[in-house]
Amino acid sequence: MKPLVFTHPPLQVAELLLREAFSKRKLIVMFCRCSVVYEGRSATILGEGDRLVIVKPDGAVLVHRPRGYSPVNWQPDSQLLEAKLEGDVLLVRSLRAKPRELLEIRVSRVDTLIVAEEMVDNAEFQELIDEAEIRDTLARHPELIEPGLRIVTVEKRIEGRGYADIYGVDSQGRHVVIEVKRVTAGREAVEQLRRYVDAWRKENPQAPVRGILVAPSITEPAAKLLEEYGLEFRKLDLKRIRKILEEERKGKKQPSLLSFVKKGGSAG
Amino acid sequence: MKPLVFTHPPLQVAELLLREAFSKRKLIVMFCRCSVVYEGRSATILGEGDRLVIVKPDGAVLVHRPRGYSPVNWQPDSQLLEAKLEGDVLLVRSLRAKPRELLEIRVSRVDTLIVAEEMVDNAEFQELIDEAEIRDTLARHPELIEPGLRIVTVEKRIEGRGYADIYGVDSQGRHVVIEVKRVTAGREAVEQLRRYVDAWRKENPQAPVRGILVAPSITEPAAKLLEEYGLEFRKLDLKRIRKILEEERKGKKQPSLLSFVKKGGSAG
DNA sequence: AATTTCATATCGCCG
DNA sequence: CGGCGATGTGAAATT
Repeated sequence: MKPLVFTHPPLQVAELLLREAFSKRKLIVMFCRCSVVYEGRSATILGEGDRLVIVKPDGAVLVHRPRGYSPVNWQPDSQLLEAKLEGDVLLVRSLRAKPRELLEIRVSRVDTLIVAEEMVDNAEFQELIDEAEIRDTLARHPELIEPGLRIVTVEKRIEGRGYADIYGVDSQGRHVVIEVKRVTAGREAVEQLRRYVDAWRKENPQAPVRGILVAPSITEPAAKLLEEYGLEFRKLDLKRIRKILEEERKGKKQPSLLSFVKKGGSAG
Repeated sequence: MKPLVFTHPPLQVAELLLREAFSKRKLIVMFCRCSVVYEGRSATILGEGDRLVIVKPDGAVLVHRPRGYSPVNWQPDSQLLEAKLEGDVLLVRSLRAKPRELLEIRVSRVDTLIVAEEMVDNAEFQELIDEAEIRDTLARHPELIEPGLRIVTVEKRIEGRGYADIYGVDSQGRHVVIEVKRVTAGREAVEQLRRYVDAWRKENPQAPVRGILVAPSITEPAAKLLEEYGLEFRKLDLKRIRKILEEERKGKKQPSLLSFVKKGGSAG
């Protein structure tokens, strides 16, 4: 990768560089003074200031202020990218089709313009533990939820209501709908579970059904709501899940995290 | 703003530059080849590739791949920033205290390192329309929801159940609970409204109450659910809201969007 | 500090 | 493409 760096280019030069870079789909980083207008799902205006502007090969645009994680303005991707000199301002316009969103950056001064030539990045990104993995591990080890639980379906689609994480039958033959949360469960998780249990009841009016919310913890208001709805909470032991996953992975002889990183592993 | 640019600095030089920049709280942009490990709320690994790394004065860290809006790894802010040469790898470590999260970037090659000196950005960011604004506009113009509707409360707190956006009385004296959504309403919005209506019924068992969901559109399954619950949908005309807001603002002689931008307006 | 809610959420999956 | 749910969601407001 050899980024080309231009220091204090006149706006006319920047205009040409941006146009070239847009058409060749290069990644651009620009330190500049600018104001921004956004019009689309919302509408915002931002007065002049020093900003870090990033344009990616796929048309993603980010305008960053000096602080914070979030860009102040952005475009997740865009179909049209323009650079046009208008008097003493370089207008950078990004248009997204669906939803229709327009981002206009008015650049009054470019401090540094960097055009990255060929970024090579084919590495695999691995999420070592996410909700799907927790859910599948619980399904493989239902005794972690309660003894005698038999799993019937994982990620069960409930007509017109969404998806229940796990669906099974308990030791007494009662049906069980299970909602799994990776983090502290709030009121919304309770509502979600209730929705699934309600839907199940509607389709099976006679049969008894239990609803279990499985999470590392639950907020106090959510616990109250859960009780009100006659649903149950089971604490999720994340460490236990991680341990099981680790052992299962070891069994598969997959490289450990450390060896992977030290070798600078990549794939794709 | 005068960003300092270093091209292909040896890792030893980059180490010193980063340390200096971290301690002086400068904004840093680095094109480099690196791998990343994150450990905290989750755990992730990312193999080697060309990346764009940003470190902001407040300790925010962003690792961007060549595509997409979202950074592949990040730190919203961090309390500790380190750069340490370890053999042929420059280890950049970012630690966040609460929640405890560690981000480690292993840099094997620095292509370009930019240290921004003094970014001046005091401009005001204006959100011209958000949900609160829509809700308040509807409350000022209840006829947009239905004729004869009288507003009693805006943003009414419903004990242990969150907030109903608007609460009022219709032309026939029936109580009305209104939930406003800025975007397409899904099942969740329906459940939210139902929760508010249920809570209201519980406190007023006799009195009849209606529930109205106001949104630009509604998903088909959500519409079914709404009907099932005996609730109502009213289409929200966002353009109309914007127009009203614009006129009201004009009345207050606030500068228009265009004039604001042309003048390069700023504040703060 | 804990909890809730909003966001131009973004993103990926599945029908 | 629409609907749905997870996200290391982030960030603000409120209790």
